[in-house]
Amino acid sequence: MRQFRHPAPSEIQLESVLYALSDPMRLSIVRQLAREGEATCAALDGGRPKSSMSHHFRILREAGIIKTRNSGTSHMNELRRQDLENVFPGLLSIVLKAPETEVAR
Amino acid sequence: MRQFRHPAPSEIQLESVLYALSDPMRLSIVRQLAREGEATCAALDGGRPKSSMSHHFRILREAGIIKTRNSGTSHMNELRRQDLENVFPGLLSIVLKAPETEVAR
DNA sequence: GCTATTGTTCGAAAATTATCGAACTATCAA
DNA sequence: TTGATAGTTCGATAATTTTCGAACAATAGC
Repeated sequence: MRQFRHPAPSEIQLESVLYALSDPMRLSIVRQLAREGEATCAALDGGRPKSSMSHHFRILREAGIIKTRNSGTSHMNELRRQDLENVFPGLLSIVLKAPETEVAR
Repeated sequence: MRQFRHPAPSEIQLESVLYALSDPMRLSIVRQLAREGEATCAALDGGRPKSSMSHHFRILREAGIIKTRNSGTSHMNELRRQDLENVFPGLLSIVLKAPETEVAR
């Protein structure tokens, strides 16, 4: 498909990161990526239409939390662990450590 | 006035905390409370009408981030540092450490 | 070329949140 | 009791987000 906008580390804003992580579905995506390293959008299916999922990926991407690259016809996503660690040290691991709450379906 | 609802530590949800902190005005309140220990609502004036500020205090209070108590005719607010530390260790200090961005007025 | 697969984008509708003025409540002080 | 102060609540409007279907774009394989 085409290239995505990924903010540079210096452009990553705390507010945007916190906001992106404050949604259960997006948090669920982040946790899954943390467990599995990387995954396509389809593999991260949240039981919702593709357009809805795409919206959430975009929020995460534009906040600087995930990196998306093309891989054939699909998109491979991974956490920007190092970038986040550099900008907000410890934040991601705290969020991942917090007990997971049910995600509504 | 009257008593406020403050969630017990076990009721504090990550999503709500992150959401509450994702707003510039609320983040500014939290930072100020961190610096000054405690403050009345008036002292935390964000240059907006009282009803708007009251709304933000409520979001912070119901997320479990601040504790509000009556003090004469005013309300004294303080961070629930220890409770937050117990529930999401490290989170608050990371947020406070992050460089402050302008709050629009 | 055609077809299937994977996601994005668009547009509209629904839901949530923010904003503010006005009315209200509670406390203190004179 | 009157007045002043501090902040909440209500109600309405505005702004932002979310949600989803439908149309679209890009790649892969036949």
